[in-house]
Amino acid sequence: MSVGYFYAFFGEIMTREYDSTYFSADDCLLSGQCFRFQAENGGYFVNSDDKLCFVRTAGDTTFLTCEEEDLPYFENYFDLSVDYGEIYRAAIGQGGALAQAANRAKGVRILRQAPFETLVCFLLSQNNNIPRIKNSVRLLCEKLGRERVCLGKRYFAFPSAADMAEADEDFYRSIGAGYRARYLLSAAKAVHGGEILDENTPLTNFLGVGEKVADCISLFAFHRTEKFPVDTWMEKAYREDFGGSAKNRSDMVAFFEKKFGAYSGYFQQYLFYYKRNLS
DNA sequence: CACCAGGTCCGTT
DNA sequence: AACGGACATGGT
Repeated sequence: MSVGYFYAFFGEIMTREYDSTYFSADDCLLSGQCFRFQAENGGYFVNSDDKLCFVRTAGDTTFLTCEEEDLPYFENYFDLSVDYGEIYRAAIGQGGALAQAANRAKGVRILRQAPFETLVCFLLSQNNNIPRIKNSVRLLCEKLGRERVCLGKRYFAFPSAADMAEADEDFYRSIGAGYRARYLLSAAKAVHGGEILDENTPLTNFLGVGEKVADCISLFAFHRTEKFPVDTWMEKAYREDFGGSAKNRSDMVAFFEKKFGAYSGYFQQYLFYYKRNLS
């Protein structure tokens, strides 16, 4: 068998290099927007939908490794066609806590994640913490997702709505979803039954999706960067760093989105990552 | 034992 | 329209 035939059959693995200034593996993955990654060998194996890549930052370079045919998918996933230098400078121009956050978190990018996967993950996220969310998502994929191999590594794809619609609430409780089990099954059945899930979908029609989860799906799946999801950490930032006095989250959202406009989503991620991980 | 975690639902004012 | 308790579960 020739070498050429070998690669044609198994697919070619390739690595691309990028300037790490505005693309850091740590900042992108640890900023709480995605839940399917695992630290290993100084970098991260990252799953999205049915795919796998390996991303690692060393010095001024970020290395992205994946199957050649998946490279366009992951360049889109990491939003690599957008200039984050301009976004970073806009944050610096705001001064105060935001400038400080951006300085520490300038490698953050807003990922472009698969819509159904994002819906499910953020249904799980409500009144929950990131390690538990990650664990539930991992179990969900291991038990309902199709087994695959990429980069010589065995993993499980994110399950389809059809796969998820066949499970029952007890199954979702068994992966640690708790009271959210009902929301997961309801969403799976709705999407499996033909409910559209695109940027025009009224997301709060899904059971268990309120304003915050809807904003996260809008931002992380549909790149609606004018959205500013407010969770407990952003409440803290609102009080401690912006001197806000409103008490309900809708008013905080309105405050931030008016202040930051089309930069809202980017700035929110700088602040979230900084408040939760870096301060 | 409380309180918290990338909140939302639902019944009561 | 606004408020507050309930909700699963594991970690501090």
